[in-house]
Amino acid sequence: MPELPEVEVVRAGLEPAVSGATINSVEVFDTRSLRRHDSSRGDFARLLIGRRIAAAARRGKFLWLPLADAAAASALVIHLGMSGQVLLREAGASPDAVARDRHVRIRLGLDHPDHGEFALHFADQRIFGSMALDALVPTPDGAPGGHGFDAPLVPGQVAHIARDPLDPAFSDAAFFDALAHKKTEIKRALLDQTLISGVGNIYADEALWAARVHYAQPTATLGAGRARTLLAEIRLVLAKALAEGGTSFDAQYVNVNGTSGYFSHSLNVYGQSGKPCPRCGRTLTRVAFMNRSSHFCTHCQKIRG
DNA sequence: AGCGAGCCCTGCGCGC
DNA sequence: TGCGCGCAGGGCTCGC
Repeated sequence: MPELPEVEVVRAGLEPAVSGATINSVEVFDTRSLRRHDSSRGDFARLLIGRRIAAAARRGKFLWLPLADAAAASALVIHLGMSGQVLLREAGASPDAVARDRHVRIRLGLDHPDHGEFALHFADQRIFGSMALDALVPTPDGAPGGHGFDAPLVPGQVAHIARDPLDPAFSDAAFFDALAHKKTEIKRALLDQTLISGVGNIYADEALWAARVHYAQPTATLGAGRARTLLAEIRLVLAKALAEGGTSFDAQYVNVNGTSGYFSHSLNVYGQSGKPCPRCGRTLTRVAFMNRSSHFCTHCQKIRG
């Protein structure tokens, strides 16, 4: 279940391999992985073949590979969804090379001036992820569009996504202001990618536990001090996961070289219901929330006025 | 504006 | 053994 840390591991792994590489071939094995590609822009494969990748960028959970050599700025947008993987493999069109990786939906043949030819496999078991060719549009604040990309541009389908809390251009003040004025609960706000991006169900629960905030605390009554603490804990949780290479539960998440990121042994509350709270020792609770689960400690995390 | 419901999907683990 | 069901959930649309 890739969240910001896992996606960043993928971006960082892709960056040296794909920057400067030319796309020589595109094979789409399952068009459902192109759900977010607007076909009125043109055929996905035809738009990509012959283009050169300039960089590997990320904002929140969205990845994009900006393309050079074009009249209009565009990018290959990648979202991993629940189970997406980007795998770098040796060149060669043999069916075995594809079959070795399960659930390969799209395969790109790339040629790098220094490293030669290789293949990029987009594998995705549950097909919640996608690839798309999209136009780049200016960022409203004029700051770089995302991590790994200096230009003040962002793919159109990512433009509504807020900056993530590790982005130097993320505005703490604007985030706090939004919390103070919204009529919603804090976990909903954390999962709302238009307020703050990159945080999913796992790290939301972890950060809320670390900050001792109840998932249903109204954002308007959270208070400035606790909001600051929560944002700091979000950054800590994300940075810690990033340092450890991302979280994985069932090897769905695999980094660009195919090895599992693994951080789940470090989780304090997510998936730990029934076990003792690492802080107070009382039993951790799991409740249904927003069509998913919230894990928390009823003693450490109370709704406060 | 906010939120619930539903949809997109596959595979795993469970109970019977 | 094998079937059916619940569950996992990011992002989006629809309707109240």
